[in-house]
Amino acid sequence: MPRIVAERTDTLPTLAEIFREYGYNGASLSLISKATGLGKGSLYHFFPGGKAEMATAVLEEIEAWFQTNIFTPLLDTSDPACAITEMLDTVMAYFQSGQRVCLVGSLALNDPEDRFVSLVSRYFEGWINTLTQLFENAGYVDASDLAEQVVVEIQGGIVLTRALHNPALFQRRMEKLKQRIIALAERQD
Amino acid sequence: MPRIVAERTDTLPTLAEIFREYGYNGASLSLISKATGLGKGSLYHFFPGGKAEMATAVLEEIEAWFQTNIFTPLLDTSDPACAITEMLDTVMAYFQSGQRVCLVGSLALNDPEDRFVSLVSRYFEGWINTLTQLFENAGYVDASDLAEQVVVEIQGGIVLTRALHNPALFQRRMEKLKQRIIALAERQD
DNA sequence: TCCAATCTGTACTGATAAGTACAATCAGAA
DNA sequence: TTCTGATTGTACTTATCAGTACAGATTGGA
Repeated sequence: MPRIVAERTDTLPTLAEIFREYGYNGASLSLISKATGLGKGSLYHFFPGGKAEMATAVLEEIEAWFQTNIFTPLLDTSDPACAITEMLDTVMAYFQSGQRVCLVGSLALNDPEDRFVSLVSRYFEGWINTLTQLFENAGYVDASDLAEQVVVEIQGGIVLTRALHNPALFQRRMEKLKQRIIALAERQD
Repeated sequence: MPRIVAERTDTLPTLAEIFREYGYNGASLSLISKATGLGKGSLYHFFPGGKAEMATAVLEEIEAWFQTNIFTPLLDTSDPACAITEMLDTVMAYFQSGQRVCLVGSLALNDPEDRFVSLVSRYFEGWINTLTQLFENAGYVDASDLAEQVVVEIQGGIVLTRALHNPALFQRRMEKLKQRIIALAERQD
């Protein structure tokens, strides 16, 4: 029997896409098996805990990705306008202008049996805290408030873009958000 | 066999709560049967189309409720600050400060087989269009943009509040939103 | 070459899913 | 009262679910 994947890590992107597309409950093992090309034997070999463990692994990978590609760069730059612009560009690409569901947000709305509470809250806390630090460094008043606002608009933008099938909406929201933050910066000077 | 409900309308609030709590896929018929106190016989008698018809009926009732309690009052008042304040109060009560999931938003993120696209988009279009009209009447610039922004913040607020189990977040967002809109109004004069 | 650990497919279990069939029961009209 | 149509519970079918068991295949090292 030929080997298909070397490590379970290789399956995580596919798993993530399935969970995003069908939701946690809608993602059945047969669907997962079809999408990954792995039989049940392999799936349970890599994830003895079944679907819950798959979702946990996916969430952890997502958090790591955000840590590397979103959070860390935010604090690298000294110019907040530049940092925010860069972040929103990455965010737009990652969520495909809101057409791609945020799995963490989706699990926030519907977490079966509260399995993923801690991972979900850690993700959003991390994001908000990093943004807060950025805004504090830049001398903004109400830094944490603004940080909260940014994440709210991203999540809300995804919901509305999905609802209206209108990626332009997401792009428009992100653009306006950027302008508002930059305008606030100028007022600080 | 005793009669339990007079009309299928009576079951809609319970059905709505189930779908909100467990999501469309997570709401099994046995769960629905338990929550409503109706056996399968009754459920299929009222909703021959099964779960999909239940969800459709719920969505239609939600839309009607918003039409009456949110959209119509928005255009009744001439003062936009007053109208927005009233709306946000109703919204906060309805979504229980973000602790209660927006079923339409939840279906926007995960619509199994795109069953509810038209209902979902109609709901959000109605909301945005009404707000746009309000802002236009009040002489705001970028009325439709502001309308979009309001709905985005409500949906995003729900996601984050659910994620962080922090209803204060939702209340804070709504309060800031209100202030921002009122500030914009004053700038128009 | 051969062996042990890793990987994989198939076949199975028991539970639960949606949906159907139907007889029993009810309420209200005649 | 009696009848009719609306309502309800139970039992059933069929499909799919998650999860287990296990034998066969593969790989890389000894």
